[in-house]
Amino acid sequence: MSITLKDIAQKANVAESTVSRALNDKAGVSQSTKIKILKIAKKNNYRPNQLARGLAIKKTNMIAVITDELDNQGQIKIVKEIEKEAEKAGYQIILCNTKQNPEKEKSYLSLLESNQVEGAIFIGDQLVGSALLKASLSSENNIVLVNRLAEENFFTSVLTDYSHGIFKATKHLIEQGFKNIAILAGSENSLIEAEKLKGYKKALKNSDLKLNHDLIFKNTAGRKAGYNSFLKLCKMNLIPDAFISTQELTTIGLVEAIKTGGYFIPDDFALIGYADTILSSIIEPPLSVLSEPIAKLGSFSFAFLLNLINNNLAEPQIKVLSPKLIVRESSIAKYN
Amino acid sequence: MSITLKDIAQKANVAESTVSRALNDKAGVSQSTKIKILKIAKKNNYRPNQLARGLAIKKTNMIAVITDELDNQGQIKIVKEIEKEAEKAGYQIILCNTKQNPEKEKSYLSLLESNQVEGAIFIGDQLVGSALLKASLSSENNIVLVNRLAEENFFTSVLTDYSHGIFKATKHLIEQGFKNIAILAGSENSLIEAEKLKGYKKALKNSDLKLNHDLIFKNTAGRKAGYNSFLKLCKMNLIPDAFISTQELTTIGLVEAIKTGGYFIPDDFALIGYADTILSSIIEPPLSVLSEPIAKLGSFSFAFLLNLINNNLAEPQIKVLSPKLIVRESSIAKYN
DNA sequence: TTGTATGCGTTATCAG
DNA sequence: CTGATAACGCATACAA
Repeated sequence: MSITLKDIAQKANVAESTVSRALNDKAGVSQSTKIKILKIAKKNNYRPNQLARGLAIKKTNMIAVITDELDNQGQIKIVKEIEKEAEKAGYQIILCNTKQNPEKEKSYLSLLESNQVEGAIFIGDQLVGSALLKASLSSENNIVLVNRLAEENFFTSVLTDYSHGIFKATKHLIEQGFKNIAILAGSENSLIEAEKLKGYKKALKNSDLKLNHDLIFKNTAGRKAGYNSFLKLCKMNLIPDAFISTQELTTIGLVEAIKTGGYFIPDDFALIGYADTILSSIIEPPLSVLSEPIAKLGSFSFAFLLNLINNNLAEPQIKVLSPKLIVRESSIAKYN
Repeated sequence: MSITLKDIAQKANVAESTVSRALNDKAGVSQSTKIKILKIAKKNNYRPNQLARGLAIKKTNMIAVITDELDNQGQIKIVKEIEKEAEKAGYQIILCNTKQNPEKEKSYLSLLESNQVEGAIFIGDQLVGSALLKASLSSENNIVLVNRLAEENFFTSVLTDYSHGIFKATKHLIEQGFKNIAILAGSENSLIEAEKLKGYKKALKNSDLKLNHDLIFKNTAGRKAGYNSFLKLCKMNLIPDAFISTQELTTIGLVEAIKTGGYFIPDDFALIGYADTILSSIIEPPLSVLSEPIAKLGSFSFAFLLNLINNNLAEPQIKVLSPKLIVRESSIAKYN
């Protein structure tokens, strides 16, 4: 058993309350007794029991960070950023992984409801479910959403403007003179992917280009899917001159297929990928990509949550951040 | 305020203890009252306050996972694996990041000492410091180390046999007929890197090859360092025919330098890298690498910790796992 | 089967 | 400045 307040009180011949005051630097205790108490505490390596403390003052200094897939590089970076900010503010984070399972999400929600954490940040691509929605209705549940789209958004959230990101990428390709731009998007059920498609379509319309549905590939997620979609394309009549690929692994597969086919990037096919990881700079040629404002996503979300916890947020806030277009070789027209 | 046991007791006209028994599925409560209580609890969305519960039964179902750098891909994968195992056992994990700062490590240790967590897993490359050492002396502190070397190891730990890994890699290159094998290792202060060098030397000796200190590059960590070390090599008399590079980014830099110099892998220089990430399979040519047993590292460490928590471990246990050599094109001699 | 009383370790309120 | 004492929400030994 570790040492408690009571033990120290006995050793110092004072009341527990005095010890508590001394240890917490509160007024109302003479310098001499304070020193005596502090000395005893240090000598015995006293650590206040945080559970008891939390129970008494209703503060745990912990928040939950709930991701849907811990594999996701981007999400991990956001977690890291949140951890950094949280640490500054004296908060610990509990890491949760729902593995895309709504039941898990629901169970993690009880961390909030059981007062283990003071707030929760949900990161991810899933539609906001009923459990989360319901929980958010209570003003006691401090919840911030990151990159999580809801059909109607009552939540305080930090969002990436996927649509505008892809819009910028598409416009860039158009400006480079490419006319037939294909897009490889992920799961049709993903609101995020839907947003990306919107941006693509908007850019075409904005430039008076005709939308060709044959150039839109949905549900291509993963290296293999990226590879295969290129093969499919080759059998079609309309060959595109540029690609936008909305997911990293898909992009890799696509690049492999293009190279295997004996074609060159950007000479035969221009290409813009998604996510600015080391991969995109190493691949041959260096890839133009859309880069998410990861750091800001993390810092804003924690700042919001802290405000919620401290009741400094009168009503839900939404912060929208735009991805940055990083132009490297893969999207530059060689012979303009 | 959320609803408490007491509230439910009042609504049901029974004592708190009865409610507690009913909710915890304990014997000694009639079916009828139990149903009544359960119904009221559900209706009011009751969630037991875990702080109070933990305080009463001295169990938090939480463990701390302490990494030294959250950037580290390998470490994150281990965390993910631990999370998976922990979840099965009903444990939550608190994620901590010391940023290589011993002070931080010390402060996270207090999570243990203040009974917030039932145990802690330390992952990382740093030497075990005095604070950790001291904490480990108390049998109340359940501590497991992962890939963390100590000069004398009293800890229950799970270790990668770095030395043997590099030994295997070196032997493989020798068997392929390479005679002048250079090694690019990381920080001289890292015990892990020191282990790797040991394996290299041992393999040379084992094959009666002379150790050439000019072929040992220490403190080469990062892309730039990898690149530069190749440039340095080019100015030397003795040009190696093969490389072992012990860190991923360093390997990338090295590959870039080799290619920029107009040389080919493995024709001019064979190469074995470290860490089996997607990068190593994408790079041209696909890289032979040493792959760490990440999943096992995670599952063993949690299993150990659980045993410690349940007092099922009479004395410190050490599990040593060996990295796997994955042979791809980069280490195959073309003209044997 | 149920209720009462007490403890877990801390903070806070109120006297003294 | 200091000390009792209640409260936080739950679990449990003991009585009824």
